[in-house]
Order: sequence, then C-alpha cells, then structure tokens
Amino acid sequence: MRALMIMGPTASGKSALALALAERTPAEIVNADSMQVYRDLRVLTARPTSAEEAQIPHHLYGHVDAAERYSVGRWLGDALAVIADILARGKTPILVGGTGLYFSALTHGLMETPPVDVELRAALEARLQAEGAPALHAALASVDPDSAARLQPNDAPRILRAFEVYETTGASITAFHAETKPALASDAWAGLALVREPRDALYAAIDARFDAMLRSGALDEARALAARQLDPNLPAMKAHGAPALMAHLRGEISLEAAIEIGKRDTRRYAKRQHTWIRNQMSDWRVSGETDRVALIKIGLGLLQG
RNA sequence: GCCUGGGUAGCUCAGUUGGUAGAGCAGCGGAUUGAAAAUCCGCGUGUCGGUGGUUCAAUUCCGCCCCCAGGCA
Repeated sequence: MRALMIMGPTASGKSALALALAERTPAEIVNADSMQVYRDLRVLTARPTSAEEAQIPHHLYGHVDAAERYSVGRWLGDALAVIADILARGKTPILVGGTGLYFSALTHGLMETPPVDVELRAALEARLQAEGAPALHAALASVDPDSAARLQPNDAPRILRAFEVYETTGASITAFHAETKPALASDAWAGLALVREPRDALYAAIDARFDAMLRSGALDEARALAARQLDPNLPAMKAHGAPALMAHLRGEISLEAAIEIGKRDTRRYAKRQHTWIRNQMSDWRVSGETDRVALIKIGLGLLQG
C-alpha cells in the first residue's frame, strides 16, 4: 500500500479526480494546499463541499484558524501523521493540492533546524522594514556568503529565513539544505501531475470559477475575514481574491476591478504551478490528459504500482 | 452620400523631419527547503488596415479601396 499524490494547477479538476479515485478504492483524501487549510476561507479557496466531505473522509481541510501562521513544516508534520493513520487502517492516502513545495517536503524532504526564537524573528522583520531587503542581503553576505550568493537582494522572505537560521544555529542554511532527506521513501508513493497546455481553457475555467465563487458568497467571506482585523501579512490574508475584495469593501476599488485582480492573480499562480511541475517534478507522472475516464484509469494504474 | 478624426503588440496608446517601431497593462520563460495562492529574477511577443505609386529604401509621402467613431445630410 502506498500513497497517491495528485498535483495540478488551480482549477484543473484535481479535487474531483481525487474524489473519483477514492470512490473506486479504499482511500481517504489529504489536503496538500497551503490555503485550503484555513477555516475562514471555504469559498475563496474552492475547498471541497460538506457533501463531498461526507462521501469520503477528508483531512487537513480548514483545520487552521486564519489568525495562525501555518507553514510547510507544520503541514509536513500534520500530513505524515495523517498518512500513517490512514495506512494503519489499511487504506490508501490520496494527497491532493496545488502547493508544489508541500509535496516536495514529502518526497524530497525539508531540512531540520531548531525552532527559531520569536523575538529574533520579530527583530529581523523590524530590521527588514527599517533598512530594506538589499541591506539585509548585504548583512547576510558578511556572515553567510554562500546563501547570500544564491539569493536575490530583493527576495525578503528567503533572506530573512537564511538570516534567522544563521543566527539560531551559527551555520549556513545552504549547509542544512544539503543534508535534507526525503520524508517518504520513493517506493512509498506515486505522483500524478496535471498540466493544462495551451492554457486558454484553464484560464477560462479560472475566470468562470471566480465568478461562481462570488455567486456562492465570496464577498461575504471576505467581509467576515476583514471584520477580524487580522494582520494583513498573515498567509491567509493573501488568498487569491481576498486582498482585492477587501480593498473593494473598504471602498478603495470597484467590484469589477477587484474581480479582475483576483482572476489575474489566480492565472499568474497557475502559470507558476506549470513552471514548478515542468522543472521540479521529474519523478512524477506528468499528464496533459483532460478526459475524466482516462485520468481515473491513469490514477488507478499508479495506485497498483 | 459628404466632412472630420482614427486604424501600429492580446488591450489602451506613443512614435518614426523616409533607414522595418516602444510604453503601460495582459502574456511568456525561470527560480523556489517553515509566509509557497508567498517571494524574487528575466523576456516585446508586430504583414505598423489593404493595394498601387514616388524613392536606393515606405509603417512614415501621394492615389485608390476597406473598416471604426463622431458630425452634416
């Protein structure tokens, strides 16, 4: 028994495929999407419906509050526990999602470092605010030249991370990377990555789905999220469409403009997902198949090994 | 039908005193190890409406035609 993983660009139909496969074999579904974990974002992240969740057990969907800062590390721990549990019950874990990094943590691993002190993190963020990313990058270069050399001077999150790892451990994050081990053995999983090219049809599906989200209460969801007055830098506050819809609710932009921004951000994301699949997933079965029956056949084949 | 303005990148437009053209947005390529739906790097993708003429050379000048907008009938 091994795990099946399904990755694909947003709106490519991967959740429906996972459900179809779970109906044909003893399996449970595990979320591998960084935004569908947030409780507050049911509509905007196109999470499976409660009817679908009633059909087949779903895990790691909406189990995190938007006020929390979830991360790859937390997800990896959660996912490994859920996978072990499903396997122990004699079922197949089917992981579905669009977050390439999450799958990578499972199949290629995530480095192991001690937890970072909250105050150190806050101090570095303050410094980033005050001096800007290039200054922090220059400072990093003086203590960890290897990492600074492969990071762009404006890539704030990565510079910050490299810095905090160095401050905490005294070693280069690049050295930690080199020691990474996969969380799952290569024979413990099979992966199916969906691509949609040319992208015109996918982009049309993205636009249509965003319109459908609005009819399903996306604006109300954005209003409720805005009412919580959370830090706009929290991950959940950056879900596609959320920042623009909240800006509209504040009267800053028209609804039409907000919709266009939400759709555009989603399209750009789909493009990045294609780039990831093309260049980071050589050990996956990559398929441009769109026919439902054919896809189910491919999925079942991968389950058999 | 006549007059005026306009047809240049997917869109909105700029420009070339004649030497095959450039901005914004959209888009495309890439990176990706605890924010990853994040973040960052890179790239103009073009029968300059059509056709004939003048010219060494026309997207640019001239003629004719087509299309769009507004005005007059």
